[in-house]
Amino acid sequence: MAGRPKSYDDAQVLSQAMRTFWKQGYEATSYSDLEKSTGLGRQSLYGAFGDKKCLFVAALKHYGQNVTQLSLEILNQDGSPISNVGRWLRRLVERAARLKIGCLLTNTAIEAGTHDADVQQVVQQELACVEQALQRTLRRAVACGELSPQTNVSEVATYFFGVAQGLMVMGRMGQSRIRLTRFANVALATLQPAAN
Amino acid sequence: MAGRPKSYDDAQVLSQAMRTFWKQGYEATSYSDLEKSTGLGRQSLYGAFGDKKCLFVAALKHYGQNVTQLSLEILNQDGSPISNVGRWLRRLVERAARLKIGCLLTNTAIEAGTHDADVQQVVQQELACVEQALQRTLRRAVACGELSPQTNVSEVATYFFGVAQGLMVMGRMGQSRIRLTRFANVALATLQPAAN
DNA sequence: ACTATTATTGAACCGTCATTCCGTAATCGC
DNA sequence: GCGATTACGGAATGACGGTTCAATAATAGT
Repeated sequence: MAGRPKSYDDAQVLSQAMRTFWKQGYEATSYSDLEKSTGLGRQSLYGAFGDKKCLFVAALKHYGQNVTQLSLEILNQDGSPISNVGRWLRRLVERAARLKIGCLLTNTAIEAGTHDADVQQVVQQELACVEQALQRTLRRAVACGELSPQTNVSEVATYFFGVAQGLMVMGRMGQSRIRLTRFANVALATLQPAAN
Repeated sequence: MAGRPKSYDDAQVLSQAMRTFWKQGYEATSYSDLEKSTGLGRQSLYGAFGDKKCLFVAALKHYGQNVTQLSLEILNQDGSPISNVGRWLRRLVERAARLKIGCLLTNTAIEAGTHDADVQQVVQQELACVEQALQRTLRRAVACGELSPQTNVSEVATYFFGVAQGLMVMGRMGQSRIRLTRFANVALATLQPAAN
């Protein structure tokens, strides 16, 4: 038997909470902030998501399934694998330059540091998905001759993983789209020599 | 006329405060933490450095003049400029892998975000010094023929700036020395083609 | 209509935060 | 030694943090 129905949409609330954590960070976000951004009272927040940390990891996973998912889709597209990587990086640049708040996973990795193991594990897991997709894409590139057969795929995937992290930091610093674009261009040039 | 003498060394206290902020972040560091790590009472901390934010920017500048300074020295060494860049990056890898707490400037850039303009400006300024040193080193490399004359120096400097940020993020994530080394190696390979 | 169940609201709770007040201790010039 | 000055230690202070309690509102089943 069901009681009083919820007056909100879980996904929308989670999306707003995510955005607030994203902009302000975990520690700097209070329940008053969350009340304002979601429009819910805190008892509703507690009832639906548990305490602050639970709500945060829910927001983290929401981020993974909405924002990070787009990266995977781009990387997994059919067609030229290295142009997929290019589109992926350029999209990252575009978003980073526009939003100026970096990536929630990157920000969390830094804020949680070595302290909060639970949170850190969620972050690692989400980011690992991206790197694995990157690996598959690079492997396809080798298979279809876009990259040299001697390419160390996992090494290059790790490389682009790091490049993406650097991009997000620069984005959060509020650096110009031009600088981000330059960074991405030089990074992408790493893949070109083998294509000649 | 002088009163009671200080019972501590300013630089040492600042060094300990810096390390605490570095490990825990600004928001997550309380005065109780600072008392423990520095050994001073909070009245002494207030008397010597002002409020929390002032103490923090003092710690930031201390970081710049001690930790970041080492980067500049390596980059400015005589001899082969590109091997300077190599040594610089490998040292970053070594420290990042050993300490596992990233870079105070990077961490602060992410935590302060677009919120705290004062702090953000200090960070930008400290980091800009490194990028400028990088530019000078690369220019020397072009001058002595280690890099192609067509090299876009400022672009490549921005690139290594971003790479360093990515390295620091990965270090704070606690990723293995091997992964950091791989990242740095691929990044450094960008400079090699012109050397052949 | 009545009860059981769930959502919502607002206020209370207790701890901790940054900051400051006050009394004491240690050094100076004299 | 004495007063002026500065450093120190501990306890207050007021605000705000996350969390929970008590009361009310809204539905479903019977």
